[in-house]
Amino acid sequence: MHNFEALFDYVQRLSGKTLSADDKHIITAHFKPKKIRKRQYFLQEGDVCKYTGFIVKGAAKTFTVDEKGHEHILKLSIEDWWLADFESFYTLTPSRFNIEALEDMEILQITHALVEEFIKPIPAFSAMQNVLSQNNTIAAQKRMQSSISQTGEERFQELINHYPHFIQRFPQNLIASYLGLTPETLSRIRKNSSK
Amino acid sequence: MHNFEALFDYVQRLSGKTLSADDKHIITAHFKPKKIRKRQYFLQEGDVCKYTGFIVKGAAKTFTVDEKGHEHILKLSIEDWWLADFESFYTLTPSRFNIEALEDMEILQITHALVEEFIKPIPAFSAMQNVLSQNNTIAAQKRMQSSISQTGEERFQELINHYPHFIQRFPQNLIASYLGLTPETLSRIRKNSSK
DNA sequence: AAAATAGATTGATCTTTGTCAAGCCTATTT
DNA sequence: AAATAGGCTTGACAAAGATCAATCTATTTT
Repeated sequence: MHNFEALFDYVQRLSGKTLSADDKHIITAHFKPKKIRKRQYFLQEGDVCKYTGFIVKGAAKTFTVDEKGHEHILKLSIEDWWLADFESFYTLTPSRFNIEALEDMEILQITHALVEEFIKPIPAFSAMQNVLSQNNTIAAQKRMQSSISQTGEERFQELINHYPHFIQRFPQNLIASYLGLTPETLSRIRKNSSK
Repeated sequence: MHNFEALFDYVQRLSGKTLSADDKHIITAHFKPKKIRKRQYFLQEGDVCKYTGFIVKGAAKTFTVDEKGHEHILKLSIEDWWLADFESFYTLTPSRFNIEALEDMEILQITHALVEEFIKPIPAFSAMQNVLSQNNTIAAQKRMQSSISQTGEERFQELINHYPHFIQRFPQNLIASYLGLTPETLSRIRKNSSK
């Protein structure tokens, strides 16, 4: 049995509102449980991101591959996050990103059209979307500011302080890429900062 | 007479909906016209950003100052944009940013509480907010990707291609800071890329 | 158990970008 | 007209980070 409870809890927690039994039925009827195994792709560059998925379990990376074949990780996503390239999802245009499972995953997925028609009318859900949108705006601003005004070392320190569970959960080469550094550089930063 | 027409047009264009005469009255009653002269501050670090302002005319920079006294420009804002540090505006906590007029400005400003009470209930307005939030999510994602995966030169080329009017309107040292570069580095990039 | 794979580290070297100082040009301001 | 301030460029040098290659270890896979 798939765990819709995680999604219900999440919506109620963020929105500060309660989901009625009816609301829950609507959600259960339209979100489809899906399993993604480690190394499987949720989205491939060039495809349209038709679904967004609420992550019940597992983790994924969103990344591009440049001309030299190097990966650049834009996002690392874990439980209670939404998995999607939102540009492609909203505009239904081909994505420039890949999304790949880093662990076996369980998600609850849905299309944009179904969200608009059936899910958004649920008051708790649209309230959650507003909160989420504010949180995203704030987080994006913070990350951008780090990026233009701090060194790699300072960005790494900030990550340790604010998201310590990320450091434990993901290998260092992925963290490096997320910070816009090479694995070698992050290794050296850690070596020097431990002095 | 202050130009509310710019705001009406903007809301209708983004939302795809029409504002009734009543809607327009509500807007005119709650947004306050304000003039800000070149070099004046709209927001100072440490203060709470109580207002957001729709820019009818003029331009501003949002920036931090680091320990060495160097400015880092997070945002350059012009007509038809909203002026605010949204983190501070939403959460009513002290801002880490300064916002300063780069030209004489005319804005229409309003508090968060008034937006929630009187403005959000206007259907065209809340539809506009949804579109705006999607656009912001997409723009933030694009900028972040540039930042982690491209060199200064590539980021500058992208800015020329996507926002050529920015290059014409603002001095090169501000553009450099926005790109996370020093003025000297941008000067050299331009010199080399013209070959 | 052996082989293959993924990840971390280190050294040597190269590239990109920052820092500091000086000079120049242009548009104000006085 | 002189003075000033803002902005752009250049040079010499320093620092941050990337690249390439090699090695080591731990974990999977077979």
